[in-house]
Amino acid sequence: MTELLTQNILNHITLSKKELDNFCNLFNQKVVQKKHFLMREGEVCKFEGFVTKGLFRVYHIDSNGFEQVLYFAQENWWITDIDSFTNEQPSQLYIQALEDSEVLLISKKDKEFAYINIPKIEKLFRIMTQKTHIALQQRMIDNLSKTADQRYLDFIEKYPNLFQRLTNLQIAAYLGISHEFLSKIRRKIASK
Amino acid sequence: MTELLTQNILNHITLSKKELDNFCNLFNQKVVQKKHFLMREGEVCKFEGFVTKGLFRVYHIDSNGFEQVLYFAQENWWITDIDSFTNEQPSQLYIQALEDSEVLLISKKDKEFAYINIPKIEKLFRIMTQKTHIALQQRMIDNLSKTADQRYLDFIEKYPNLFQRLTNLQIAAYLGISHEFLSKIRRKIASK
DNA sequence: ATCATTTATTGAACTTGTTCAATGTTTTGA
DNA sequence: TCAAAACATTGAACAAGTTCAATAAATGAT
Repeated sequence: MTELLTQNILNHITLSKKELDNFCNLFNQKVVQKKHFLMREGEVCKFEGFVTKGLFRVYHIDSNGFEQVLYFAQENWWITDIDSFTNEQPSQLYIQALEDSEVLLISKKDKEFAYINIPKIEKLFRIMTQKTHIALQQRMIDNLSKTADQRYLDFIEKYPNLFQRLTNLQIAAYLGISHEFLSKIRRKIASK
Repeated sequence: MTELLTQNILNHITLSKKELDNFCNLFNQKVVQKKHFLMREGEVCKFEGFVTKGLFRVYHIDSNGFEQVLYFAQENWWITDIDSFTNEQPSQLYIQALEDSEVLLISKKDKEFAYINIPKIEKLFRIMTQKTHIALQQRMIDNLSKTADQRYLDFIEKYPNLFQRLTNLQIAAYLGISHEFLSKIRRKIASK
């Protein structure tokens, strides 16, 4: 059950079998049905999660009722609202399963326990946060400099797998455009 | 010279006087004149810096020659290209002083030395990276959901100090709009 | 103080992306 | 398997933001 997780961890740091077991034992599995929520706006995020099956979207609903996707998380991805989790304040985000999914959850208390008792876990999360930050920084630059057409093509190239599993509605919400406009972009690309 | 730095560190973690000294001694001061560069595109980022005086902009130039500002760093802010620094690959970014500035630099080797010899430094950078990630995440949501008008007003409210030190050209490059359009936004706001 | 450079403003024409409403297509669930 | 719901496409009118060119204002260097 924690095979994917251990593999993911060992990709970042080196841990003894014992440390690995101790850390993995802090996680609890949760099954989340398609369309069900792992978290909703207004709740304080009580977990950090590792997806072992399925696909989630982490999104925001703005004052006009439009949805913006912060990121998608499929198998082998970590998932949380880092702001709400870290600062223990109400989240602005929804986390919803887009497929029948399974996730391993660790609580804040257990994560802090791990920081203290397995020092390398500090390094693990330092490296992981760095990686997600680098990816977001790249996305920020792309959003500031590229047209929607180009961002769509980039998305397909960068996440061919997600592209196949997502509806155009979801992709549009990630790209920051209306799904109607995405439809027009698709037509334009197809006609070439 | 390292007063601001020690204060900044102690805001995040607790260190003994000795640990603090040892860590701070790994930094070297660099004076950077207005308009001069701390780093240019294509170079590998060899440092992580802490600004003690002045103001920098970290920006990208896209294929059409337009500049996008990833962030500004004034006194008490950290500055680096985390992607280039971490992965030791050529940067896509420029780092330029917008005022006569001073910065304390630590090399990758010395930072890694600190990770090993002062374990709490691992926590320091984990927390700092989390914070910058949270801020960037918020900016991403805002960029996806808000109009340029609103983003401009938000910027003024969030960074009143930067607002005063920056030209509209720089602010426009941060907001992701042309400076002409920013000018029109300003007129519209002023006329209310 | 003055000239050169950079920054800011403005208008007109244009491009990119949105909105709304209608229609067609696919998926889902009983 | 069939109806309902969700998703995708399209066009027309609109809004947001860009581009270009011209001018004005502020700043900097000497």
